[in-house]
Amino acid sequence: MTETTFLEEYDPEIYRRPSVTVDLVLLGLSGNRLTALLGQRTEHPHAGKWALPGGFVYIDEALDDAALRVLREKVGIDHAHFEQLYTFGAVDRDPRMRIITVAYLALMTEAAFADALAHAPHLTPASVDMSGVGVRARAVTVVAKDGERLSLAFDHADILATAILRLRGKLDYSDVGFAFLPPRFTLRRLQDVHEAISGGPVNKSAFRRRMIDKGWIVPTGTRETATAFRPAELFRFERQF
Amino acid sequence: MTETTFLEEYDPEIYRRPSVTVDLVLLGLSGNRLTALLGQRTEHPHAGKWALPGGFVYIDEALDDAALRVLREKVGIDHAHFEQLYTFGAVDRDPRMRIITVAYLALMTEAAFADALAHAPHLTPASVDMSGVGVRARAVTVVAKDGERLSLAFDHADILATAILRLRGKLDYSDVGFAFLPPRFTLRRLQDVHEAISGGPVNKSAFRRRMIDKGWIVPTGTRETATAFRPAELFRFERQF
DNA sequence: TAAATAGTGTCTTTTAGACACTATCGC
DNA sequence: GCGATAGTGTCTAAAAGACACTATTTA
Repeated sequence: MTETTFLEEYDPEIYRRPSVTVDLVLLGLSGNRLTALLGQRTEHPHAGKWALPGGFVYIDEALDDAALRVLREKVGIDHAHFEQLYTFGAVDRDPRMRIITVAYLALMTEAAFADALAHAPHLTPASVDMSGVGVRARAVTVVAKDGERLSLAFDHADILATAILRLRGKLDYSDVGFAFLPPRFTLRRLQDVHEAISGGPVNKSAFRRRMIDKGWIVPTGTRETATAFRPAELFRFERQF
Repeated sequence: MTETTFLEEYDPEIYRRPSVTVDLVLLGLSGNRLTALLGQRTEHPHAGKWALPGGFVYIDEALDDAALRVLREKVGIDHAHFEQLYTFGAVDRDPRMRIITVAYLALMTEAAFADALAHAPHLTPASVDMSGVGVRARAVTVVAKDGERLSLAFDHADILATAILRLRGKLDYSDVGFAFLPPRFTLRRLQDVHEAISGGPVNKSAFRRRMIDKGWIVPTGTRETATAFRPAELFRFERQF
């Protein structure tokens, strides 16, 4: 910030200030579907609609710390792949007052997902249908386990669509895909992740080649146990930059 | 935002609120170098250091609108490729008070760049050296016309590095490259843009193939004028999704 | 041994890099 | 015609899709 006058810079009261919140897009893989955790609103506005977990940013708290605190306090887990997503600041996005929200992606392993459901029973998993999400179009449909289509509060449908697009965009050149998996995983499961996020089938042999050629995954020499048929080899992710 | 108590939601005074600003990363191509527009601070803190233009977000103003207003009021131009970049919210990023800033990319054509310099004489162009910017490392060096290395205020070096990385990441699959060019441009000039952003040389024939195969550029049938040697054909950008 | 999935081999297509070559313009 | 840049052709290498094939395990 520069070129502001002395007054602007030093008198905090000269401008009314907006509230700032963080909202979490909690995503995990449930079965083979990309699934978000949502809470149902009990109060106006948007009572009955479904919303992303969120909370206010304290005055002495960094944005990332606020998001982590919300994850701990309102979701009951302390580990997830964390990434700032986008900041939503339309004037009327909340009818009560001016609230600017910084949305975060929080990607969970299946274990973290289960922990969240256990510790935060008010959160409901809802599978995300992204067939309507294109480069421009951003129609997300959120469906509960019983098949009911859930209606999202505020601008949370926008936020969710932004999250899906971000995820898709980063899938090929970053390590976000591994955020959904435990330390050891099969190649088939990794392919499930990619198919869930991209929304379409993935060529098996080309996929395996690509993953191995990237040098990101290392065979562990161990195999799955308790499978009905031939057990697959377990790999682990190894960062290398 | 959900799962907040009634009080949290309805009493705006229960939390002290941070100030929210927008900062603009104004980038253009000057010669063949990626160049940012910066203002020198005259007051504490960071007096003498260089900073991105910015300003407070009004209580009844959307984030995007605030960024556009700052562009008009403090840069003196009304058109640029606009894109929200990232939100910076470390507690101590400004020593005076808690300020969260939403950074915006503002990419200018050469004409807009010249307009900005004419209308906002306090802004200084500084070429951005990104040789230190890798996937992880984010060392940006900013050099004035006279070769002097400029020191950046606040966390603006972080913001600038984030901008460069974003630009690089989007260069291949989006249309950001065209934001630096006038409506009609030569392929060589488009290649200059890509080389400036990627920081390295680009293969000519492969580049031309790629650009034409993408279907984004259309030959206009007209050519450059007043060139010293063979004039190149002028192309125009045509969005197609 | 049958069922089912893990994992491989190979052909084709596409895309990109290297680099020399031709074309065209101002002077 | 010379200098200099515009623009093309072609060879090669790397990456991705298609798809059939083999391998291995459980029940």
